[in-house]
Amino acid sequence: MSKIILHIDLNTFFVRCEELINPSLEGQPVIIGHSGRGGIVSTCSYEARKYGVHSGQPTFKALELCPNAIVIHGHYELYSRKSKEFFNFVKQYSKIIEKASVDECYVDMTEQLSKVKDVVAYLKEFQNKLLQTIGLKCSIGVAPTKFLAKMASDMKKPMGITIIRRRDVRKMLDPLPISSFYGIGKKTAPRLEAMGVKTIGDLAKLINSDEPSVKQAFGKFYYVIKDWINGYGSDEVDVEPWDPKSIGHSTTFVSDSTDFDEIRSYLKDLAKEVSDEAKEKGKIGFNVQLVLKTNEFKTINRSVKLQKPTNDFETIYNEASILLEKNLNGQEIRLCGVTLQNLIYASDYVEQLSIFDNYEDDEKNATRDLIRELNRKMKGAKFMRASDILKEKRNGH
DNA sequence: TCTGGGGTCCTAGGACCC
DNA sequence: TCTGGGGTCCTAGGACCC
Repeated sequence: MSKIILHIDLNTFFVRCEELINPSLEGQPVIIGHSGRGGIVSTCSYEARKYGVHSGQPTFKALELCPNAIVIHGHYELYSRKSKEFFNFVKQYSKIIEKASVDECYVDMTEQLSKVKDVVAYLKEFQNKLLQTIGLKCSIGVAPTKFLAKMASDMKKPMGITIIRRRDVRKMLDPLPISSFYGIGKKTAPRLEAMGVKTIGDLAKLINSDEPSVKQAFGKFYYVIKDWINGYGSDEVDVEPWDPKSIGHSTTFVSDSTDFDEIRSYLKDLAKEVSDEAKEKGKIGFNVQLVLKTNEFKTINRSVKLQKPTNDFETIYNEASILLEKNLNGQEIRLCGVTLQNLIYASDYVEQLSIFDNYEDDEKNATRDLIRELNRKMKGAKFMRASDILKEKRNGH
């Protein structure tokens, strides 16, 4: 039997939060965004959108289109608090929730909604209660898979409710432009359009033709798309709390720089932020990554694998500095960033290490085969490999 | 038009081991 | 000495999303 999956998307979430602390903003063209160098629109009210303002647009450009717009620098702590209130509200309806971002989630409501006669009326009441108690507006998509629910919630805004049944997939998806397909972005869409694929219906025809060249073009994504577009694919709502795999911070300079010391001073602050955040979350990472963006918008990533995972500020800063020294070759740099990658919980790491700590030095050779076997079993696990630990011991660490 | 900052996942090539 | 092929790990880059 098909599941009943909801995708709930908060309408202009940041703007709505601002309206709650300043009701006079309601009905006004509001822009939430950076207004510094290279500042862009993070999100904006529907009134601003009427003028052609949209997310990702440079703020100065948005103001050209809509000179009356009110620009607000985000109050991110407020958004975070309201986001929590939202998820707690949804939990009253179903415990099977997957947070997709601060302002959207998937909910498995199979059990609850299969007993309900008028699903639309039920969800209307949900929306009204959310608005009355938390002050937030949302659009809801209802479908048998997560992908369809996501597509559905996008169809009517604000306060929309859209149901996509499997038998309605062709009718409801096919007319949509290819760029609206979740996972097809601004690189892939033009390539498909050049091949004559303008709508989701065109893509469905192409995918379902089973041509080998098409299969090859999409790679691993082929079978996922084929399921999605035909109304199948994942309906598993993943309740696992979000567990970051990397923690990073970056900043755009006031003006481009080629100067090692200047860029390094930015790295110092960023490394501190990364270290603090990792410590707060109890995470340590195996890799330190330096990100540089040139004035021509070329991104340079360089990373180093550490002997031992860490969240120590000095280590992160030093490794990032070494990477900077090696890779700064006179280019004009506009942004730099530091990321700690391949994170694990500090507590997990201690346990892993203690297993191997029990080996005595003179047992090394005798246990080599065993360790190789363990290595094989640990493949995929992002812990230190036994051979690395042996190497360390041999080197007298 | 001229492009922030936070992430995730996939791919491809090289090093290395057996 | 010069060689094949399978497998894994690591790194860099790119596409995408909010």
